[in-house]
Amino acid sequence: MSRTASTWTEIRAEALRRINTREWAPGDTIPNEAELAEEFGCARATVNRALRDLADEGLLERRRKAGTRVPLHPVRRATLRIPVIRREMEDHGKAYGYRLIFNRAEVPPDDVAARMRARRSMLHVASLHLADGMPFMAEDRWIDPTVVPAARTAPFATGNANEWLLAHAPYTHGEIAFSAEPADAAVATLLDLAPGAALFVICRTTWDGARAVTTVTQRFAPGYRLQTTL
Amino acid sequence: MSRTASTWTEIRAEALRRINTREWAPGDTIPNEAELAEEFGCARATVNRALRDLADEGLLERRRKAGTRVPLHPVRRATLRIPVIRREMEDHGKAYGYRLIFNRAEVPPDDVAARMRARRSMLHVASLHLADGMPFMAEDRWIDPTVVPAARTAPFATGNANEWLLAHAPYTHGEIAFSAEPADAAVATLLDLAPGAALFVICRTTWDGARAVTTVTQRFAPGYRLQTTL
DNA sequence: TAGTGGTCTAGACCACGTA
DNA sequence: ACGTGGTCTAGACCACTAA
Repeated sequence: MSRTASTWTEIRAEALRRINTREWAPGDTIPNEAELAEEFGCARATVNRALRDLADEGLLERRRKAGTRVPLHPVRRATLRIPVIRREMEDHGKAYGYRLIFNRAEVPPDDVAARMRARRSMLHVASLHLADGMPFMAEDRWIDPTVVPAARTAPFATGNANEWLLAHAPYTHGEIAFSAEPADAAVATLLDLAPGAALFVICRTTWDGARAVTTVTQRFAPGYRLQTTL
Repeated sequence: MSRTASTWTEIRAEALRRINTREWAPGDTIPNEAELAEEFGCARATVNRALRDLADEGLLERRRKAGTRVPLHPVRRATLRIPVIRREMEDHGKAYGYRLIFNRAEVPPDDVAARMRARRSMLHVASLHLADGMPFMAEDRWIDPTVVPAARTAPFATGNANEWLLAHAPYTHGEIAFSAEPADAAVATLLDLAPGAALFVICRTTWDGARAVTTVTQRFAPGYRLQTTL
């Protein structure tokens, strides 16, 4: 009859301990909220908060009527902070630099048109991002000017397109993908690498409702790592 | 005096709309919970739930006494589902295959010892994962047998080490990093690629309290993408 | 249809951090 | 010192879904 735990973080910690020690083993259905609330001497809402948090991380599976179970094959989830290049660099004490390569209107190739689900003429902006003066990342971006009219006259020559868009073109949702790819001749020249060098690639498309705002491919020079905790 | 919104998801949607339309502009402090609760005709806890959710995604910044603000430079967060290779493959309708390359005890090199913060002899397990019979990912794993004694006699010859560990060695937390790297001669042979091919690399270390359970480097053949939504 | 989690309420007290 | 978000409560009703 311990009158101990009562905050939701304490209850979460205790539940995590039971999962890790297999007191609640994979496949088990754990006691329901009402029972746990009584055990811990707290309100059901407090138990709910704790268990919901674990479920958000994939450590529990909850279904009405069926109850709460410890999954047999937990699919751990990690939260990734999508880097804002300049800030990431400045946090590492490096000087950020930016250079526009070109900024023109043209009809996108098939793959880009498919990603944005639109085939009209777009703004095509290529740029190079530098760390302490060294080429660091090459960015290839397409912007739909019918969604962001102001982009036609945006000062991409002096400021990075990502930051301009963040400030002028909010989005509702997006997709992001990570992959690896060899440097082609053009990118290798930009990043001052041998052709074929292994690049880390982030490809992102953002939407304002049903319309694509922008799609961007960022190719990072070797050495770049994206990290997080589990 | 709209008596409309009342669920926390509706309130979150409305708040998101105000952020996107800049009715609440970057840098602004938004009304406090009590005021919003009155506006929406709901309890303060309901507003709290909605705003907390947006803050978890990085779309709002909340501080006691200071209130809730729309960040000037939102750092969007994305949740990434860490793939379980076999399941990911089977979801794509491909046959999963596994082959053990070697399984031996040895003292880890410096970089591994540093990652695990331990220098004793470890189990070193290398394996190859196949999709429809084609080499797909090469895995290089180190396991601390003092943390997971049963690993010494685990059947890594027939079953993939990741799944065995998930079932037998729970962890409390971990680190994961994504990068790109060229294939060295050994990995190129394993994956049936030309040396230097651009590989997507996932490097993960998991801990049980203060002790490292395992560290693993997974190198994926070209074509692999890790995706999520924003 | 009945049991379980999901949510909401109205009120309370607390912790933090700004002023 | 005091305003704001963070959390907890006790109770209620609802939504989903397994049996």
